[in-house]
Amino acid sequence: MDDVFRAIADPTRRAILDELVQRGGQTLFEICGRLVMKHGIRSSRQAISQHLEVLEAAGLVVAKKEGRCKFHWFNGKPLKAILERWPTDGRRS
Amino acid sequence: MDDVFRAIADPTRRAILDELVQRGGQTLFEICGRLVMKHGIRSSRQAISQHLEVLEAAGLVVAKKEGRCKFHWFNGKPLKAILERWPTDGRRS
DNA sequence: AATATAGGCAAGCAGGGGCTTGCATGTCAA
DNA sequence: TTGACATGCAAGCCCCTGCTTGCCTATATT
Repeated sequence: MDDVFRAIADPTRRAILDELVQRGGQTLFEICGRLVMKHGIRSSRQAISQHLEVLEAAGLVVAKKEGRCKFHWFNGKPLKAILERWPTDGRRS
Repeated sequence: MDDVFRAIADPTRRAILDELVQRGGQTLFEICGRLVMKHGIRSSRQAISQHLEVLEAAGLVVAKKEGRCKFHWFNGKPLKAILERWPTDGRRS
């Protein structure tokens, strides 16, 4: 639970989630490429790999390995608990 | 927007939000007391004050000063954008 | 077999964030 | 007015985190 909040605290990781929402099943190099193209993020492959580890640990990304490739998908379930924790309307309690 | 994610990344700040949702209009010392009582958080007054600054900057807390006292309320509006950014059902795109 | 591709592991660095400490400001009460 | 109370401001410390660098493993390709 704490991992989820920490995971989405980083702007690069949020961009990764955006990418995976738009197109699931991407590999590490594909993600790196799209982050450069569409978000101007020029971090190294290892940096993105570490971000994916964090996202996987939080359950926000699920991965499947096939041969030498690893494909990643977005998973929004862990976000549900966050949405239900605090009221999002304008009330001030 | 980035401030909102950063604000809710800290567990102490999330506890403060929980407290203010449960009871609005609390002062700094009241919040400190309740954090100790109900969450076991023994941070100093200044630490909590700095947390409140972050929450205010993110728009998650609104404050009103009256005399020497400052009262705080929770405001959930900034959270709406987060909820709408990513899908929260089980789909994997 | 040799090379290239996709990814993993680990150490090290630098910056930021949370916390503390100490002092200053402003307001209310006696 | 004097003192107590509620808060603000600023400097410093320490740890965590994001990033890089370098090397290693494993799977395809030719």
